[in-house]
Amino acid sequence: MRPVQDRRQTILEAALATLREEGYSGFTQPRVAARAGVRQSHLTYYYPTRLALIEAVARTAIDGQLAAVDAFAGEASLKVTAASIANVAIRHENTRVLMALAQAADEEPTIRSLFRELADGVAVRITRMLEAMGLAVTKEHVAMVHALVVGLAVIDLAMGRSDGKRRASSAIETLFSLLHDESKPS
Amino acid sequence: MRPVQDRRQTILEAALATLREEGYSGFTQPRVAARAGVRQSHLTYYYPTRLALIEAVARTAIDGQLAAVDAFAGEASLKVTAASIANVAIRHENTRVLMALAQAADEEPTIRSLFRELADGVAVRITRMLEAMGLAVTKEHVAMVHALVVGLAVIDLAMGRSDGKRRASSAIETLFSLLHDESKPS
DNA sequence: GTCTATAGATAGATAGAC
DNA sequence: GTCTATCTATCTATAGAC
Repeated sequence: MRPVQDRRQTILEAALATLREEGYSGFTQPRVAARAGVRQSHLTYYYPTRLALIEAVARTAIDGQLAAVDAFAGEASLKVTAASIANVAIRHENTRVLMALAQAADEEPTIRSLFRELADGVAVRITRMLEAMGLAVTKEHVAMVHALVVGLAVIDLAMGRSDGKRRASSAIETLFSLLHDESKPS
Repeated sequence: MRPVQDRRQTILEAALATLREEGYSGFTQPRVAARAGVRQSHLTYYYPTRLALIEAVARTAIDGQLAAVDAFAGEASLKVTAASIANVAIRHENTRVLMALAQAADEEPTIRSLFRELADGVAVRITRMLEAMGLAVTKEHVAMVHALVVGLAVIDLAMGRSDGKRRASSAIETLFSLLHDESKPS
């Protein structure tokens, strides 16, 4: 007797994989169902509407994203931290999911509030991160770092440049250096 | 005898408006046709495929975006420039179009190269802008400003916060201040 | 409670009429 | 060269079988 959660979980993972690989426009019930190995008409039993499915995916994706950010918290080196963040920013599968969420948030208030959760969680973690590196923390600094990383991710996805990692890493490191110089003016 | 360009132009404007207001997922041939006042099957005469239509829209949008950036070039005040940039960043109709292009670029190589044109054009203009403000210009600085603005725009679209303009403006101004302090260390 | 057949709507593209 | 009828594929959602 297979527990119910199994199938819900299978579908959820299939949905996330679909979003990762095919983006928002490729995110359809038939494709998710095919990947999960269930019939499309079956999928709608667990997730009655497309929105319901996106909501579930959003929750999962948000948890995953916050965990990814947590993974490199506490590091004191500016250079190492910058490189770690850059690594996340240039992961296109990741960016695709987040862009889909941003778009869904623009369309659906439900997703919008989930997206705000994510942004708040990220802000908290950036704050910790800046503190760990000994940099001055203000609301503006946090917002700046957050937006910078989001922008780098989106640009890297759209341009598909080969030197994306180096570019992202050095942009972040440059910002950290500026914050460092400000914190400790010589 | 109505010139041919008229109808092409009408369709193009309708397409852009559709993208602006309904986003990438709402960008369909039937909707564009309805807005332009032509039959969907007619639209495909001028733009045989969906991709052809998106390409045309992308060209127009890129020109418009670069013109928008040009509008506030040459300003010397950090504060005024930051506010002007923020004004563009929080214009959701604008961000919707650019996000659609970014997404299309991720899917279609043709759009990708158009998107690169845009990014290059923006980089040139940011360089001029930083010079006009008397700030130090490096590749990293330019990339940083560009990514920051893109990130602010995406975040503002997704979160729909009421104080978006103030937040965006102060984030940009903070970065400019950091660049200023670095240029002229006291 | 679990799953499916099927309806109803909308998408994109083509072949052909004027 | 300009425009349209129409086909096929694909999407979401519902009503109902097991």
